[in-house]
Amino acid sequence: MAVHSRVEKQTVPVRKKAYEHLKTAILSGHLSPKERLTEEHLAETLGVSRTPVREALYKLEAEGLIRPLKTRGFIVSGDSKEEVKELFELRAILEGYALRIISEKITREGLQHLGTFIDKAQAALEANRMDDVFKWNTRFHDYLHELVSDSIRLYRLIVDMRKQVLRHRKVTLQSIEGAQRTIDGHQKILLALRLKDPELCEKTMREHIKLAKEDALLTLLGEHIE
Amino acid sequence: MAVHSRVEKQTVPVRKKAYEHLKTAILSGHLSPKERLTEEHLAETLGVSRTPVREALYKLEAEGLIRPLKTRGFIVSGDSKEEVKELFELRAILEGYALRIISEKITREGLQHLGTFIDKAQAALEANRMDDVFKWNTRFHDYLHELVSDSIRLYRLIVDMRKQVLRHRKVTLQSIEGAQRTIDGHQKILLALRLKDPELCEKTMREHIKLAKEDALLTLLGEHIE
DNA sequence: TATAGCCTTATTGTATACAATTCTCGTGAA
DNA sequence: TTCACGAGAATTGTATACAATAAGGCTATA
Repeated sequence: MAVHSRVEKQTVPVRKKAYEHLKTAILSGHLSPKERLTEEHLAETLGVSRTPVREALYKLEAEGLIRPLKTRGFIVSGDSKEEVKELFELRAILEGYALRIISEKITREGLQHLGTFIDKAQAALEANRMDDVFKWNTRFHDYLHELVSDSIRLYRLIVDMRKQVLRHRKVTLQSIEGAQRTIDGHQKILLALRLKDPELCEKTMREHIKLAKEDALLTLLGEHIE
Repeated sequence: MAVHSRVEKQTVPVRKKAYEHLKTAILSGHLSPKERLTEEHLAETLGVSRTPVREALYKLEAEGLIRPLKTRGFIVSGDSKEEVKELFELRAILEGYALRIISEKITREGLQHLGTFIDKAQAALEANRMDDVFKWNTRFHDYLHELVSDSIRLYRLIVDMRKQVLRHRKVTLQSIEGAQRTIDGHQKILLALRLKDPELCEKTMREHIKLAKEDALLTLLGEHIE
């Protein structure tokens, strides 16, 4: 009985909380692949009823983070080598195309913003502040994404892919070389944008993400060794 | 009907039925954009409770077929010119990439199949049997899709886009010229595959779908005129 | 007439109940 | 032992109940 309903000004639907909770649990690796999920157990853990939990589960399924078992329940989607590869490949296609679009409409100010992000990332790297490197690199991509946010579907797909990819990127960016490679890639992207060459933009972005893919696959391999 | 007792298969969840029902209602235009959807009304119409209905709604939302209203309920997503354009553009990117992959692994038999589909479509066109033209053209694409079905995500995205696009394609293929254009496009695609040129494959598919896009936009325009 | 405030209704969010289905495991027969 | 089978547990699917909230309208008052 939630009698003390004083603090809740904005009603955050329980279903949304359950969704967020499960999602971060999965993406952070706290809930590992092959783990079986049953409605009742989750509901109990979260202290809610099955109804919002199952809605959260369906949403996660739609996003591909979990998948239904043959008969009952769900499991966390595996991050097999093949799946990671595919994820990055999709990202490469979608973001490659997005950059093509962007190249046709980005303004001088937009280019400057991007340049700033790169500089900050580079500075952070030299100061060995990896968290900031990550932050500015993320900003770089986020800014690009915003530029296609009026292409709703494309935007949603990209954001979605990117979120899913995150769980394979943590480690990557912790290595100096990986970070430098990423920054260099961003430089190339910026250059392609400056040249206003759609073809080159698409190609450059694809290559950039292909590199990230290879890093992620190495990481994945590393994890499996232990 | 079911003489042979495969009776155990009838575990078709109501939620799935509701989902299919709503989806076809939307895609067929029976439920038009801007139409407001409320759980209870739908439940009553379908003769089920709100629970499966709301699950269907969430799924449709995830697919972008409906969108939540600010406060309550959903509306059918509009098919504005911009949206149609985007849908086709995404299809072009995804299927273009898919064809690139396919070109690297298609077999001689696969090529023959595709050739057959084209021939049948052409024959049907000459016999003025537009239904069959549509059928064989669809087979052509379906067969291509199957060839990437082990890239689960890509496959799902493509199938999904294609379904959504269908509601803008009905009319297009009813015109003789449109049908011939489509068949010609398929010929070009087959040629590119035979040449085993990934770059050309991607480009050809993009152009093919670009044409379909323009047809669809014309149709859309036509509808708005009346 | 205009409008603030309240009451009613419509609609959604969550919990719970119950039915249907699948799973598990122990018991008895071969 | 091994296998088949059934009883009971576990789990999901659907319906219903009830609370929370937004929308809409009615009345009284200025």
